[in-house]
Amino acid sequence: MERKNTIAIIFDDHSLFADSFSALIERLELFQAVHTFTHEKEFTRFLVKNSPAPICLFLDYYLKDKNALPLINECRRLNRHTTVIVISAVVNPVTVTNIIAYRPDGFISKVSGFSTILECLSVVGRGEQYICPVIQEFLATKNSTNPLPFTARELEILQYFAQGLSIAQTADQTHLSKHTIVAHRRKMMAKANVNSITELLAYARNRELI
Amino acid sequence: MERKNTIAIIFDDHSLFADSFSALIERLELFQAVHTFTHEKEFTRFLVKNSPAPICLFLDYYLKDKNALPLINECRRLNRHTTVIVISAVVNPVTVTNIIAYRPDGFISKVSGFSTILECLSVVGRGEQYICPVIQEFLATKNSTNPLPFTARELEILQYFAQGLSIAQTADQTHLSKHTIVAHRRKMMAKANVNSITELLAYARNRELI
DNA sequence: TATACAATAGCATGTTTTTGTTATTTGCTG
DNA sequence: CAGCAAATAACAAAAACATGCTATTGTATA
Repeated sequence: MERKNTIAIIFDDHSLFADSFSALIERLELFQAVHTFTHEKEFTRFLVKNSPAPICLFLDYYLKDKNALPLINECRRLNRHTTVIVISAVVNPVTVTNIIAYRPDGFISKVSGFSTILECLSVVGRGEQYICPVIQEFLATKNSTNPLPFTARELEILQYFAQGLSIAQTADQTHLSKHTIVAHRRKMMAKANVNSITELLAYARNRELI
Repeated sequence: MERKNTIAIIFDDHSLFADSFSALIERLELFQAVHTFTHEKEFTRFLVKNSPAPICLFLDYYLKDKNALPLINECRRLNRHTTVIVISAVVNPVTVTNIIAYRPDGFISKVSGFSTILECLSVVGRGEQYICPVIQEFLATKNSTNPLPFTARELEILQYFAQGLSIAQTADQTHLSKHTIVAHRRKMMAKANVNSITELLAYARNRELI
């Protein structure tokens, strides 16, 4: 695998993980440079400056209780030569479905070890998608037996409600019409057979959907 | 600081963090050796074998949704020359209080960076307790000013909302007037400085009040 | 290709929640 | 005992939510 012209970027609001993982990646001597970021602003500023250089982004799913996935599109928009590897501590139906929906080049659970990183870099280096064994197994068991009641989009929007956002606030966050949010919301409420957002959240929590 | 005779042990069920943090610690060349563990059994087996050697344990607070603190006593029992540094991704009243109660030699939030580790090792090397600035600040603000945000009655009623009940349904359940429920609800919302029930529930959940 | 369904969006109507304001009773504490 | 906070309760107006209905676009699949 040749990545000497590529810049590795580690994005995690837990600086301790970012710094540590950086040490691990640096030791591999596969990348031209390794940078760590804990805040979105610094990161996008860096992207704009270094737009032509190919980058390999290691992105933690959780950023201060918000999901980091919108950053993937932002990053791909700013730099066409972007490889995205999502790292998640949490493995549950919602998280996994959300992440898969963004089609990252790599998807790794934090319970994976060093060897998984090597394997992942090797596979994505060939231009293929890599999903770590832990997630693979999860998809095989959970997904087949328990068909998810909600779609990926619905689950994504459900996250905002779980964080306490209103319809209007969610519409702002997602750049969608509030009518659309209402539509998704009512669809979920119908599926769950409930008739308020608090009931829906209780329902979702009981099924570990959020 | 002299720790060349000490063995560093990293315990985290997230192997990716353990392996990464290990790379960081190894680079410091402060310890005789660095070992990582993700399971309790292997760890205690190792402890029994290496009982006389002084160890420095970096312990992640969360192990598969359970707290790892009982391991501290186990470790101290098996090896008198144990230095314990607890690392926590979560910083909330319950977690912080629990950890402090175990009197670890060091206590570091995962949002801290590399320099914090250096500072911590320096301080605990002198035999003093180190608590990282993030936790210090948390203790200073949250703990002193906010003893407990909600009354027992409010918390009781909050449970019904968490289960998805509406104002009217909660009034029925508690045999109270719905005006009373509204009053309790608004009191809590005022205390939490939010303005909807979903926000209140998110607030309460973040503080592990429900 | 026809069908189905997800995602998007809109409107109208009735219900629930939120908020401003006020008030009584009860129990604890200085 | 006086004062204060908690628990209880009420009314009205404004804001947000729920629901019945419709419609367009895109994607996937029988």
